[in-house]
Amino acid sequence: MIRVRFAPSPTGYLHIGGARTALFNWMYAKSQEGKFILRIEDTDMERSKQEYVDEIIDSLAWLGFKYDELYFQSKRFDIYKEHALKLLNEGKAFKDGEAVVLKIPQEQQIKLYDLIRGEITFDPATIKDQVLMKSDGSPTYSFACVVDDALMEISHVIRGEDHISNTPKQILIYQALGFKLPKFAHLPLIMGEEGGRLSKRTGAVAVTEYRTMGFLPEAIVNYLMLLGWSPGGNQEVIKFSDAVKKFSIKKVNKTAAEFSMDKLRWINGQYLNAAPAPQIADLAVPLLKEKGYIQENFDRNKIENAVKLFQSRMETLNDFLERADFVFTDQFNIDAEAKEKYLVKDKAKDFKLLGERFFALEDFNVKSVEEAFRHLVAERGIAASDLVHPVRVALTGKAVGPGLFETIALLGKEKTVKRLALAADSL
RNA sequence: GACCCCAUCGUCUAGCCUGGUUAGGACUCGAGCUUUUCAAGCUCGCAGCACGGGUUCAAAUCCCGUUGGGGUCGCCA
Repeated sequence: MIRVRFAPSPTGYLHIGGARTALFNWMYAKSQEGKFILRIEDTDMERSKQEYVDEIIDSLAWLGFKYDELYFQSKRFDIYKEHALKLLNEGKAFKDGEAVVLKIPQEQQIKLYDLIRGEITFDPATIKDQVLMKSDGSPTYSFACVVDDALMEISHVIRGEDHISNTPKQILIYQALGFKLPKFAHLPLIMGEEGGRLSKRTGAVAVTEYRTMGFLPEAIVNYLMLLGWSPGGNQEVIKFSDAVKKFSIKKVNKTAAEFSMDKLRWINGQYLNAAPAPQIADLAVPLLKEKGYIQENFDRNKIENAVKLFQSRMETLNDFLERADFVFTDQFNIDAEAKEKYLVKDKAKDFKLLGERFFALEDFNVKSVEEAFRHLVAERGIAASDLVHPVRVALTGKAVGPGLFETIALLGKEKTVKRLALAADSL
């Protein structure tokens, strides 16, 4: 039975790197029909916080990773103590004050067989004696980790490359305890956009931040799996279930990958563009409410229509909120440059005439609106584009957006006429 | 500093294991088509095997070294 685990420490939010580690564990478990275990490594009572535990669990759930078992190291101190005592009794560890320390055997080289990197050898002379239990009675990271991985029968330890140097120490603990070694796989790290460490300076790190920025979990998962792994066949946008079928630890790269917000946005845009409008509307509703754009008795149909118009124009849900603001509020943002360029004095008369024509329409739809509009510009002897752009700015505050007639139909007669009148008066 | 890991377009990658490819795809960028704008979509383009030695008829691919990048050296995890 394949059993993998994700073992975060609740001393901070779940970040992108952690999410990727969790993802590869999750994918491996799914591909092998194994179990995915979540172990909260909260042995540091000072720094561990319940809010982080909640946040990590929420983020994992949002990403779609479902754990089969959940453990908290803080509830297992007796177990660690018991094993430390055993090593003490066997003379494999010694006491240093209240602390329990493992003696490092110097007889032979320590060999790590990494599923991704192959064999790695360490000289025991470069490893210091390892504290197993601290003087305050709590276990150290490596000790708790080994005891738990062994007792929880973890078959594959899949974690970040930053743990490679910890592994020989942990192998020694396994051996001292007489436990069977799991298989190890060390994932390449994710670097920030400037090449350095992933940090807030180079972009958002917490998974929750991406959620609030309007990214879809499917897109994040899709992007993250592409960092250090490829499904082959030149596939980039790939269904999770298909990726799982192709997933293999041995095909994971050894090279650290730079995080690219551009590509994440592109993938998110692909998902947003491909999803059915009602589904995106579902995601947008809470955001629109939060913005105060809609109330409880909102017009669901209108939202879906707006989504349809903006779907190909958004890479995140926040793009939608910003670009479609004029649909939901009269206090929409106005592009100063566009205003200056298109809202010029001599358009006032056209705006008034257009408003009158629209007002007179019985059926206010894309087709009737376009007809009325084209009749007017023909009568006035001007090019359609001479009025299209000013009208768009008058109605939406922006020089760019969906087709004008679709936009007008979505806005509705009342708002369109009102905004045209307002714009005419302001000139 | 010591130990460890890594090295294909600016970025993510396929190819490397089992040497023989016009080194393929994607993001970004540029051009065009389409078009009332912006997107989307489609077409085209720019751009890469870090360097030096080997081995071999032949090296992105195998070996060694250099350089560069990264990680770890806590009674943090």
